[in-house]
This record gives sequence, C-alpha cells and structure tokens, in this order.
Amino acid sequence: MTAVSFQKSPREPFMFIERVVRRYVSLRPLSEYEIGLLRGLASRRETHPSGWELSNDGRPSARRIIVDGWAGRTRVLPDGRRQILALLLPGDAVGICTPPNPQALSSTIALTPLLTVDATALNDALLRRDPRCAGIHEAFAIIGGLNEVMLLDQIVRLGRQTAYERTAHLLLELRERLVVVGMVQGDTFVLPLTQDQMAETLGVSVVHMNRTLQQMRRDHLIETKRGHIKLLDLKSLAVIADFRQRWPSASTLPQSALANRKTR
Amino acid sequence: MTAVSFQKSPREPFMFIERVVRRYVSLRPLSEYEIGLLRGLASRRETHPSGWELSNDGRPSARRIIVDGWAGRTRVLPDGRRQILALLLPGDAVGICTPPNPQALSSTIALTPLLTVDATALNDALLRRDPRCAGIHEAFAIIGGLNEVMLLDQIVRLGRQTAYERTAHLLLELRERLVVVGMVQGDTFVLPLTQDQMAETLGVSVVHMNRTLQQMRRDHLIETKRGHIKLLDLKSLAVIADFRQRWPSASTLPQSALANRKTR
DNA sequence: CGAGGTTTTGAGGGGACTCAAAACATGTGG
DNA sequence: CCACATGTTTTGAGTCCCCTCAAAACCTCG
Repeated sequence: MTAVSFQKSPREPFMFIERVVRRYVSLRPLSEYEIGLLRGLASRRETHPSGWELSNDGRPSARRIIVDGWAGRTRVLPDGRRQILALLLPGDAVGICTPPNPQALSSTIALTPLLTVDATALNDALLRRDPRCAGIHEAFAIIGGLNEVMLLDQIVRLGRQTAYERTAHLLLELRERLVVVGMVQGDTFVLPLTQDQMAETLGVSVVHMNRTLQQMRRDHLIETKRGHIKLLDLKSLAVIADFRQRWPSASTLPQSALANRKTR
Repeated sequence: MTAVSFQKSPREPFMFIERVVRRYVSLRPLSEYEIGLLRGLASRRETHPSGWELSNDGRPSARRIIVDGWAGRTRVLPDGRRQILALLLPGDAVGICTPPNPQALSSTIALTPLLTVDATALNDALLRRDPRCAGIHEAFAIIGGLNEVMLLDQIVRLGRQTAYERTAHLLLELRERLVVVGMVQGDTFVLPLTQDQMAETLGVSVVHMNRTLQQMRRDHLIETKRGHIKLLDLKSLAVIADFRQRWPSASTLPQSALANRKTR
C-alpha cells in the first residue's frame, strides 16, 4: 500500500494540495504516479474573491479543484430568494469529470475567498481514460455517488426536518467532510459561512438561523467563537438530526487510509 | 432520424413499451436495432402491487423499467416522517446504468400498482459498452443529467417556495415528463398519487396539501376529477412556480396572474 | 475612528402544523 | 345489490414555527 505522509495542516509553502490527496485516498488507494500528478497541480494555483463565479448554469468556466475556502451551488428566484443547493469544501472539484448540465440553472459561487488549482491536466487524463489514472477515476465515481447522497440529504433536511434538526444535520455533515481533508481538530473546525449563507443553505431566514444557533448553544450542543465552531455532543446531535455516517468509515476504508482516520 | 410510429395510447396487447421508446427517442435518435431491443423487453413484463420495493438502500433488487404506474424514492425518519425524494414515472428505470449507492439510505417503492419490464439484457449491453447500443447509452447519460436537475428543482421547491408555488412547480414538471411518454391529452393527465403522497413529496402536511389544491382550483389554475388533473393556465402556473422548461416540448411562458404566490 | 457587513433583539403576523372528526369513495363479501 | 370496512378527501379549531420588518449592537479593517 502506498505510504503517504499527511500533514495535520499545511505549513510548507503550498501544502493545501495534500487535502486533495487525502480526500481521494480516503475513498480509494492511489498509485505513486497519481499522487504525484495531484501534487503537481499545486503549481498552478489561483485565488478568487468571495462571490467569484466558478461555473454558470452548469457550464464550468474552468476545471478547478478547491484547496482552500468554501463555495456553493446556488439558484436564485426572480424575486431574489436564494437557495444554496450544495456546499463545496476544500478537496471538492468543479467541472471535472462531469458533463456540463446547462439545465441545472445553477451557478457555483465562491462563498469565501478561494484558493484553487487548475486541473485541466487531470481532467484530460480522465477523459482519455488514461489507465495510469484509474484510481483517481474510480475516486471520482465514488465522489459522484456521495454528491448524490448529499443532495438527497439536503432534500430530507428541507422537506421534513425543523430548523433545529437541519442545523444539527448540516453541522455533522460538514464535520465529516472536513475530517477527511484534515480540517478538524478535536471537534472544532472553521466555519467560514455567515449565518446568512447558512440560512440560505438550510432554507430558513437569517433571523431564525440566528435564533436556532443560539438555542443550540444554550443546549450545550455547540460552541462558537470567531469563525470556529465546536460540536460538543456528537451523539446527541446525531440523534436529533437522524444523522447516519455517509463517508467511508473505518470499517469500509481501504487499509492504506486506516492509519489516518480518527475514530469516534 | 428514425421514423418511429407512435401510438397515442396503448391498445395492442402490449404497447406500453412504446412509452420507453418515446422517452429515449425524445432525447437522442436511436437506431432500428436499439428500438428493436427496447421493444423486445416487452416480453418480460411483470406487475407489482402498490408498496412493492424496487430497490432497497440503493441496492436495486432488479434492473427494471417502469412502463405503467408511478414509483418514488423515499426516505423515512425514525419518528415516521416520510419524504419522497423523487418520483419515477413510466419510462423511468431502476438500477440500470447506475452504480449501486448504499449510502443513499433510500428505497424505491411503488406508489401505485406497477407494470415493469425486466431490463437486465439492456443493462448488460450497456455495461459491456456494446457499440450497437451507443444511442441508448447516450440517452442514459442525458437522463442522468436530468435526474440531477430534478433533484436540484426539488431542493429549491422545498427550501425556498411556498406550498402553493411548490405544487404549481411539481404539476408542471409532471406534465412535461408525461408529455414525453405520450400520457398527456390536452393538458389533462392521470395523477394517480394520493394527496398524502403529494404532501410527502412536497414536504407539507396532508391537510395543507388539500387546502392548497382547493385554492388552486378556486384560482382556476387546475381542475381535478377522479384521478385526472387538468392544468388550466400553464403560463400563470409557470410564473407562479418560476418554472423553466427542461424537456423538449411545445408551450411557452408570458405572464398574467401573480395572484396567490404567497397565499394559502 | 468611522464604514460596511454581520449578528442580535423585539414585535407582530401568517403560513403551516396537529388533532380530530366528518364526508366521500372504493372495494369486499354476503 | 346493499352493508360494511378501509382508505382518501374535507372541514374546523387551536397552536406554533418561522417569517418579515426594523433597529440596535457588534465586529473587522482600512
């Protein structure tokens, strides 16, 4: 199995790319060649301001992988109501290995300042089904499935859960996704979204979002300070949200990734 | 273009299969061979009672295409709340060309008595990438995209629209999908769902679903009788729902009434 | 030290929910 | 062909979750 040395958090000039490596390796062991290829992407990085449009109506303006910052697929109604359909975190890709879908009527927008790498090289390799990238190809297939699962989760949240439950569910999902890329310490992680953006994700008003978070603080479920959030009681949160683990857990993870999993 | 003779509605011993042909041909021209292959599936048909489980937790118990009746992907919360994630109509497939996704935690259930055909033969041909089935293969790719779009639509409905708007949007979506398979006459079609099932789809209570439909009748937007529904004013419905055309079809969308957007 | 964005608070309203029961359908068996 | 059982649609009443409007308090930073 490939021995990959992960750093807890990037300190070298550009170690953010390790998040991408971690993400894929957590799904599927990769060859040295593939990991090298991914690391090579780090040289072609770029920053975008908050609000930057990564794709418009399903037509990706570029094929990029987010290595820092958050983005969201959004849809806007004529009267201004806005819905964030899905959140994109470091390690997530835009326009790679996915056929353009103009019908989606959604655009992908940077919700915070973003750091991305150009991945056209990778995309090309995948399109021509380069056998040396079979592992990454497979990882993308798995990611496609997970993306669908997240859409379904979002539907259940919006359709059947209260604001309180939705919030709990989203926080647990975010934690799980961030763990994979090494962005959770203890049960604390950076939550760079404004309450307004969370509200737009969860289909509630800002005011109510705020009150819901207050209630969760009073209930000793979360603690927030300066952009960081700490989940104080994963068990209770999971019960409240009916949250079930989605990401490959220790039991289903390939051995190579086992070493780097925190259990809980 | 292959000249395919469509029947308005099946009268021959088994013409339901033409719905499947229509569906695919509407997306992508098919070869005679492919159409023959599809028609051949008709011999292996089967009926299932309402409630029948076509797939469990993303593990399809079979690879089948629905030719009559409706089904739904559903998820149930521990306390009994149920959400219908997506509706499957005649022409829609289960477990074909889609990798199993156990994480989805959803099952596909017959919402009405169902008539399906076994499509393992087709599935196999697609898996081994039989070049003679390239057209169908492409059609499935397009369908995959449309399915994602429908999930996004569902998210917007549940997250940002009122019950009234949601209902209008769903009815327009259903009409568009049914037109493709030849199941709409004028603007009337069979709506075999109970109000309870519609409520579970749209994330509202049965009672509210009922009152919303009543309001739409009073507003002369719809007319219902004995399982049939007639959309009386497509343009107004489209404005109310912010519905934009997804399928290749006729009607368009000026504007007239913004009456009950937020009412009821 | 303001400027502009974000978070909080307050007040009032309405959409949607629950509980409950009646009114209607539909289908089954006698 | 009617009586009964079961399922679906309607109504009514009371409640509360969440919304909107508005303004104040709080950052964060140039």
